[in-house]
Amino acid sequence: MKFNLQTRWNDHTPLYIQLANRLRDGIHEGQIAYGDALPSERVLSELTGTSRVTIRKALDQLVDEGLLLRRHGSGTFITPRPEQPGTSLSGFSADAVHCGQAPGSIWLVKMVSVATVDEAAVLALSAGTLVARLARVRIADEEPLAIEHAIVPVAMLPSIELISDSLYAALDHHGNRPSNGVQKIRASLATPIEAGLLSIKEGAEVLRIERRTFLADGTPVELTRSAYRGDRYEFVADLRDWCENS
Amino acid sequence: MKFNLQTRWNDHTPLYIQLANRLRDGIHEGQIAYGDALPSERVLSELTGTSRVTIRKALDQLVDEGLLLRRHGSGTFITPRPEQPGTSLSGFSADAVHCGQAPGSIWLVKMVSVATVDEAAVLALSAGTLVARLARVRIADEEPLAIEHAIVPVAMLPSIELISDSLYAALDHHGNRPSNGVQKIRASLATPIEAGLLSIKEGAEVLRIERRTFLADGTPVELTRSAYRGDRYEFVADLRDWCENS
DNA sequence: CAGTGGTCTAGACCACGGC
DNA sequence: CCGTGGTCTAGACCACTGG
Repeated sequence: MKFNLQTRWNDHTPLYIQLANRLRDGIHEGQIAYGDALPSERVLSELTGTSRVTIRKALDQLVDEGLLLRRHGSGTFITPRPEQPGTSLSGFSADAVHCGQAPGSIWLVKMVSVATVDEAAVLALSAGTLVARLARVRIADEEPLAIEHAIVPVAMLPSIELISDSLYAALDHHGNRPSNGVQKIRASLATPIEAGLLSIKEGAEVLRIERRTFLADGTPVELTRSAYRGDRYEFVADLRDWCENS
Repeated sequence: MKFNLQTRWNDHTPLYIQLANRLRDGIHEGQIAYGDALPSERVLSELTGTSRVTIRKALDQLVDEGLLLRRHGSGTFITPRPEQPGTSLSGFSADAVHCGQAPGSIWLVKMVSVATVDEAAVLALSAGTLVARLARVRIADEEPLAIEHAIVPVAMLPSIELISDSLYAALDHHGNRPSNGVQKIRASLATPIEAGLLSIKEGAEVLRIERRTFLADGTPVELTRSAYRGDRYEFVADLRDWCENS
């Protein structure tokens, strides 16, 4: 194993975090092939001069992230297909950081205008409501990943200029963090304009997501329509507490 | 604390799982008020006659589930607002009924076979595990809507013949109803075979969903890969209780 | 069978919170 | 200051995998 597993104990970030980071980097840099087995926990423990419990905690993290896969009695393996997880309830920047990709964005539109009839209907606004209109191309790892078009009633967001990277951070700042919402997800094909912005072919597959969010009292906060590149993005939904079903 | 923390060691489910379950029940039954503090880890450890590490692992679970909240130097608290985190999920039949469409299906495959390497890896099964393989075309309103391909370890489903319409009903019948899982959703294009089965054009957009589900103790129950017609299906995710994000 | 991950223990020291 | 959670250790036994 050519992992660099040196840890610096002057820096007082926990050992298991340092180890997890170094392993993650090693995996992303391809120092171990996908599907291969990691050294056993006992070996790693010896290699790094830490206890097995600490190694386990580091591995736990990577397993949670979907990078590793444990098989009882057999070993710990790099997940065969590298995945692009996204969390069901997070905004874009958080997703990107979580995956170790450098987030970025290019502004297309940043203005105040009147909600269209369609938008007003979907968000249950009265006709003619003023909204901030925020459209961006989202970048990850220096490649376009998605087009995002958000509509927010100006009442929710007095100062449109304050939005730097994160819409939710700005909303939070005004005490208007949404508390619930609905997302609709469907498969579709890229329009010529979208294809250009996303650097994909016209007619390539895209994932369209429409998100509506609300304050706890039901006041609409946001309507975001996005188109994600089908070849680079995967929507991950965490399923807890099953309901009645099929 | 009026928790019933007795554990039975004959039943050999891990101690920390038993403890987590008992605590969760106690909380749900309201034996501790929302917002109140739990006994300290050291006290719990003494109360239950287990080590602090084990208590921590049990608490870790409940923290993950959003039931508990830790504050360094202060204590561990029941999360103030009872939450229903994550995305609620339903199987196919429930979805269809919910939309007022007549559900139906055509069996493509219904057999027992060996898990492929890929399947075994994704479900964390050991190589060569026997699985029931269930593939169907799902119909709604007399038109094909999706292709569904489910894999279930035979241990979960002794009698493959019992599956009539609903996989979950059959699992439930054996006491193996999954309690949690993950879904991955991405946009893609229909292969020629899929196009034929779904009555759409080759290269038309489809929504691919991969669902993995597990028992409460983490035992894998099901791996289902589906392809939904992009022009007829939309995945709806309910967002409750926002997390930290972008 | 030997080797793997899964669980568990009984200690230890640290960093933080609140009195 | 004491009590809290956060981290870490060294060792143990079990259950499982695979040859």
